[in-house]
Amino acid sequence: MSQKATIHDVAHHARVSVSSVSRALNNYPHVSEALKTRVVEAAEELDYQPAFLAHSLRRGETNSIGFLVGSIANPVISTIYEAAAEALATNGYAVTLVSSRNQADLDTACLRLLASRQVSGLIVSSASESPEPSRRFIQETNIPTVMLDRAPVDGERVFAVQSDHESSIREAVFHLVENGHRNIGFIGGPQGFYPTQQRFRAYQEALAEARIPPRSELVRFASFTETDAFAEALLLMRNRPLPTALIVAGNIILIGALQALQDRQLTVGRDIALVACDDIHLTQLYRPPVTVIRRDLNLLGKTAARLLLQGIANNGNRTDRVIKLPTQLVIRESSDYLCDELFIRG
Amino acid sequence: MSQKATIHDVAHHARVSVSSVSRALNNYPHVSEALKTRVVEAAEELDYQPAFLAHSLRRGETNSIGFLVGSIANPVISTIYEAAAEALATNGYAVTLVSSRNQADLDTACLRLLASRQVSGLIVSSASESPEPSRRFIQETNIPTVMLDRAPVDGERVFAVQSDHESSIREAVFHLVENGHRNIGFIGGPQGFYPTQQRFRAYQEALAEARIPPRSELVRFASFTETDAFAEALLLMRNRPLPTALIVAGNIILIGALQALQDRQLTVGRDIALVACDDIHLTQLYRPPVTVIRRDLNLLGKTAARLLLQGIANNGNRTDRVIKLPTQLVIRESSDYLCDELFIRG
DNA sequence: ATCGCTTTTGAAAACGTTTTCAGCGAGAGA
DNA sequence: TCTCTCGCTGAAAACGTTTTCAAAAGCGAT
Repeated sequence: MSQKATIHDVAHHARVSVSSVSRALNNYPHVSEALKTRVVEAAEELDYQPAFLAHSLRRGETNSIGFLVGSIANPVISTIYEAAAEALATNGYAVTLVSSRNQADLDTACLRLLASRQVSGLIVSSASESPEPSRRFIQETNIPTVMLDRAPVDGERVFAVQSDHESSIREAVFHLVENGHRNIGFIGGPQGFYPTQQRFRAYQEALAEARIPPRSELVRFASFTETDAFAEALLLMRNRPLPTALIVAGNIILIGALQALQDRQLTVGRDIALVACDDIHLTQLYRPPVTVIRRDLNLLGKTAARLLLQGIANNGNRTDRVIKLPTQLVIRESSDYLCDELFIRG
Repeated sequence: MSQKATIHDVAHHARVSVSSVSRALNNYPHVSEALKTRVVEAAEELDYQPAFLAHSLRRGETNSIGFLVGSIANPVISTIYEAAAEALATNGYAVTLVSSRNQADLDTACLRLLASRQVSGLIVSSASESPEPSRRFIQETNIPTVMLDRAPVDGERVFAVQSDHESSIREAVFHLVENGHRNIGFIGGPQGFYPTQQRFRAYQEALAEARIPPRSELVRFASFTETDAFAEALLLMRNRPLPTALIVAGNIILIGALQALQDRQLTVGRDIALVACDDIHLTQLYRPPVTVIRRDLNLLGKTAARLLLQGIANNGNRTDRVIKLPTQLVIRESSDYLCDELFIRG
């Protein structure tokens, strides 16, 4: 009884053939009620669970999906993951999670691993350059894939769910300008990283519209570690002119930026206005609370899952599809004040 | 070429039998060099990758391990996960992650899912009562398992890696007492939760040693949501006497507690001393920085992985084993001052 | 009773590996 | 020369399912 019961055991116990057992349990047509109940009873009696491996081997489908992240320790990623995984689980999928540890060169290896596990679908939120080389691999294997915050190029057969970073960044810039800021700094993630590109472009365009000349001394890009973000923020603070406002494009970057500001003895909300991306606990609890560009991470995860399930369902006619989710600027004390220089100049 | 090459293709291409291919590629003894090189070349030429499902089915081993968490959005959990997963990955294991969403009743279902996937091992950090009913299931399936921050009972054949919560909580209490606090509050997680039990016991014992009578008005327990923690903290703050110091047993609880303190206009580090558990970004960046009981989450994850791999390796003679990792009280401004009442009474 | 059709069932093939078993050479010892 | 062993290889069984194929059984109409 310790050993698992197989379909043969059930067949023997119910005095029918294995094929009948399979049909009965899988609700195939043309199986008599009598036989069905007999089989079901036998199955229950033996506590029969179909062997996953055999099932998948024959069916050619693992009912599991692969999730690639740069780092699951990033609270934004983990929240998205949680939402997506829940939606996938209720549809009978298990998800195997692999982390590339923010090393772009590990991306393809991770995907290769997942592909070798014959996952039915892929959600990738790797943190590497865009367009990343791993895409060729995805393209070749032809596994239904949804990318998070990435832009599919030309005829790529992938889904994507993005966030509308641009509009809120623009809004943030205008908000700062209205409060009298003209030296608005920007610290982004890696330059090749898609969200960084979007945010930086929006930042530049908004400045141009506000007729504020761009200054390269006010812009820096950091990798995904908070120590690097700290270093870059420090460099930015050493430049002149000092920014009177700072837009920080990412929650890990925010950590480093706050460390740097504290290091330079600059008080957020008085010496410098701060706008961050993604509303995490820290931004709400920090004193003063920091203005953020918020997005619904739960919705993002659920949408990714939905898209992927659709893609798996009609595998025949796969078509690329991109969904862009809204973002929202929520203004808090960190930026909700008038810049000194307004009065100086005024 | 689009279809995957099978072992038959390789065999045909190298003009040998499939069994020889299998032996050659798996480094079996008694296979001639000539044949081996021929096979390896053919395999490379066809870009042959053994089909995972068939391999596992035959071998009876999936080379994947199941990881059960209460919520991966908890930064402590996700950090542990990341460390464990990396160690497992370098040993050729993929890990499928399932979240019980902090619902104890989902635990067993999650484990059942993982078991049905025939995982080779289990790491469980579910957030449910202890001892949880899911343990019977683990016991029955006999899958090598390591539990995080749990105490195996009697003859349970599981590994565990724990943190030494007690000693640091005691240290924290004495630290507060030395600073003149006598009304030391405590907010814990669910009462059935093992780390909560440990921490609360240590809190009580340390108070007793300091000859401070326990007051039930100073103690509250919350679930795993920050809203509940907020509510409980608020209740605590409504009681009299007001605590002059607060020990908060968990990072999610900390969120709610900070919200409550801000709500009650109490300034941390002046009106009330604060000690939290686990050193997350928030505790470092908060003003004033908050005193924490720190533990090496990376080490914890790596240790869990190591233990599990050992357990899988010598499956025959499984013996339970518990490793307790140290913790460390790091004192910061949130608690590093003398209590007013010291002077009042003095 | 026979024919044709439909429903129900079982035997066997298939999925892609690993492993067992047996066979085939060659070299060694008698 | 014959046997025995040993190294190497291939055929086939096995893992536990699902699915195909064919056969049996039921049934209404002739």
